[in-house]
Amino acid sequence: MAQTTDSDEDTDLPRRRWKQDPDGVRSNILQVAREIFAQKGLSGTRIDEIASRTSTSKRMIYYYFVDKEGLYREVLADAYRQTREAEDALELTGLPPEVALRKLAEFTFENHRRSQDFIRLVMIENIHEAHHMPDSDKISGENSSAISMLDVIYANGMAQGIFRPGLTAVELHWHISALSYFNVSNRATFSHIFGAELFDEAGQATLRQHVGDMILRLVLA
Amino acid sequence: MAQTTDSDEDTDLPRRRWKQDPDGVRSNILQVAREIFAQKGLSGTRIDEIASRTSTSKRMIYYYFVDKEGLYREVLADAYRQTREAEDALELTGLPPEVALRKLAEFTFENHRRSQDFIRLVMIENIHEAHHMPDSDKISGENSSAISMLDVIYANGMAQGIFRPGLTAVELHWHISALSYFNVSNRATFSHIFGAELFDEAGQATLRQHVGDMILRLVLA
DNA sequence: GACATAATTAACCAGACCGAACAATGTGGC
DNA sequence: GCCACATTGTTCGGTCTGGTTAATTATGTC
Repeated sequence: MAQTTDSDEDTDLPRRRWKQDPDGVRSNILQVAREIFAQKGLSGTRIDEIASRTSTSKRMIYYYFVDKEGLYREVLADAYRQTREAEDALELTGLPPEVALRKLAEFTFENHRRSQDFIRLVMIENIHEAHHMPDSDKISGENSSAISMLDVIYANGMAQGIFRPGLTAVELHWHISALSYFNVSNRATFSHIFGAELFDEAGQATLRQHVGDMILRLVLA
Repeated sequence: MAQTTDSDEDTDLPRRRWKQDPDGVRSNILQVAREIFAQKGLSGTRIDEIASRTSTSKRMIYYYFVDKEGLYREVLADAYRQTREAEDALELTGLPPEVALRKLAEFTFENHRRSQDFIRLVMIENIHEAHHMPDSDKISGENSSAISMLDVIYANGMAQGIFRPGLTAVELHWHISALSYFNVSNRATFSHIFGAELFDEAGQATLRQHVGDMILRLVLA
């Protein structure tokens, strides 16, 4: 209505022109949302803030992700996917079991350090009692490469008689994860209480080595 | 207006009578708030919900705690205080260092298990980058009994030549905390991915023993 | 080049929520 | 009996916020 003839640049609705880029828009939203969710949590995040930091609009968020929770779910699933890929990349075949085990432990430690956002998302998800986790068949522990690697390493060590019996791959993974995770998740409160020394480069190197020591000494016969 | 003479029980303002109990009201609020903050986080918590679950009113919350953040701060400080008290109660004097160390580690593990709300508050506070922590002089690591106990134990073990050199009390505390904390903090996501076996009584007993093993084997010469 | 459909923009809404403002009144120490 | 403090109840404003409605433009296809 109106906007009949002549120039179309003055009053209303000249409406910008744009190029279509569904995948781009989608992943742009996902990436921004991930940062903000990791920073502020599910309830702490404002959809408007995500929107304003994307190169698209709020409406697009709802267009692609239905609602806030839907967006959060996809962010979480995406983060797990990427982390798993990083773990899959580790190559340990051929190494003697005690070397492989230490390497796996220290790799995990470093990998967690690099993945602050992921850790924060997991923290948040635990606050929510894991209600938004991806379908467990997608991320089941059985087909995790971390577990299968540990399985092989432990079996080898047992075969060589250098490891003690009675442990499981999941238990080992639990311990490695605990130490690597805590280092990131509790940095803020821990350094507030005990000082930041353990978190500078030297301190981290020490901790990383201890983590390797602990896991190794736990399994050695 | 109105309400002149006669009976004072029908329309408005007969106003209940009550006993004064500032401390009671205050701690009632604190306790309810703690549960809800632990459950839903800082931004997830509704002041109105806290109010409705107390035996007092929303007005009183503002009366005693100024605002939401003030309440949250006090809840957090209170939780730390209680946890520290529980740690202080542990008695280890006279035990040989390797026994004392294991006992301390396994005690911490159990103690964390019992303090789910506290752990959740710490998780939440880490999400907020420790912005609401009590003044560090109040909870400084130096005057923590956990640290001083570890100091003594480690010194004894060194003197007896059964511990290896190069470790510190804070590092040991870090490891013990990491393992004990993760067990509670990440239960939801971990059991979602790897199953809940490690979290039944038998699984927990195993883990607890492993935690003792790990710490002990880490320091043994 | 018309048409259906997907992608995108822009403006809007209704409810939730924090915190404040009133307005009284009871309680307990001195 | 006085006065500061504790307590209750209610109402309200204003803003924040998740989600919606409606109009508009791009694109692939026949």
